[in-house]
Amino acid sequence: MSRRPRSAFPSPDHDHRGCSASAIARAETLCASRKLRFTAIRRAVLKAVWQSHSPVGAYDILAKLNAKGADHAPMAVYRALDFLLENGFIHRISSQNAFIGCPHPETEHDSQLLICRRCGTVAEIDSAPVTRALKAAAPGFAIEQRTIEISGVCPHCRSGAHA
Amino acid sequence: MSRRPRSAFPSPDHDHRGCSASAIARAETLCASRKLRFTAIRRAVLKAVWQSHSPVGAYDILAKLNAKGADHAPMAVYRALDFLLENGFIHRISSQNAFIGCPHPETEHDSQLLICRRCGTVAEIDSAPVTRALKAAAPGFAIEQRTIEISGVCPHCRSGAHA
DNA sequence: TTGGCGACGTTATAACGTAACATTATTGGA
DNA sequence: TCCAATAATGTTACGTTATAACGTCGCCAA
Ligand SMILES: [Zn+2]
Ligand SMILES: [Zn+2]
Ligand SMILES: [Zn+2]
Ligand SMILES: [Zn+2]
Repeated sequence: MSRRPRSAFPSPDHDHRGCSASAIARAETLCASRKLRFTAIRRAVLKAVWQSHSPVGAYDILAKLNAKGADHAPMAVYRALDFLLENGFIHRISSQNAFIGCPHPETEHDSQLLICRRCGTVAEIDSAPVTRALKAAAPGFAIEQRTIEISGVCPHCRSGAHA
Repeated sequence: MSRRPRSAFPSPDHDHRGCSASAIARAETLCASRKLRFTAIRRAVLKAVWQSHSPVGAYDILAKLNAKGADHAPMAVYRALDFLLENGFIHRISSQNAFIGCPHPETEHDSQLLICRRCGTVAEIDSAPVTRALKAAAPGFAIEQRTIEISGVCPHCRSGAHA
């Protein structure tokens, strides 16, 4: 059994290298078990997405890759993003034309994204009550996909450092 | 007292000219009472958005305007859209880079958009339970804006005409 | 009547995303 | 092993969505 985190928001001063490294390690494992090819560019794009807990744009990723000496075209990045999206390793944030790493790609799940407008941090939650309420609010409508992106101010930004 | 509609989805064969005309008339009235300038291009863009209950893209609007002899640049359309968004006459559908008319701009409200992938019709609902569930699911997070876009198949497309 | 301001025009460009086709890599079977 | 099928990537070109910057026009109020 895993402990439930007090908040879905990572602390601003947590050691993020762990997040990134573990996300990539898990993707590696998952791809192996699912017979998916976790190629170099897919790994590099996933790593770029996980550079922080903030949304990252496709061209930011492209710039990051090419800054390291590569010379990729946008297509290469978009293809890798498509792979990562289809297999649940990342989520798209439509309201920002950007992408964020999924913290638990092992299982299919709904997600509601909480986006802090101050620090940019995104927290992913999966609230069954929200899903139920939506279903109840749309009688007769066969729900297939949900885009739920909530902007506001995260607990860390509310309590501390209101510079 | 107004009757509660059985469904938020307009019937496929309703008389839509009424929707469009009444939306524009209400915008006119509201702008007057709020001392907002409902200029010709703003009216034309609102009318283009209300051409149907499906999302309309900015460049579709531009094309529609220019097809009638005008010669507007994209900026003109985006500025009108900004005005209409800020004043609640339309909503943005982020997941489709498009816009939809708001059926009740008189009052501020939350909205959850139900989008039929078959016929393209969008229904706007405002479910208090959904809003409450979201708030409860994000303790400590100060919600400011919600982007809730649900795709699926609407009641009309489910029941009839599965050609 | 004129100054301030909001709206609009105009030009250019940034930012985001995809089509189409060639080439290379991987894999599994003959 | 070698081949054929398939998956992934490279490459070029283009389509779509959105904004920056600055000039002009017109309204209204001091
Ligand atoms: Zn982290
Ligand atoms: Zn924050
Ligand atoms: Zn209608
Ligand atoms: Zn429908």
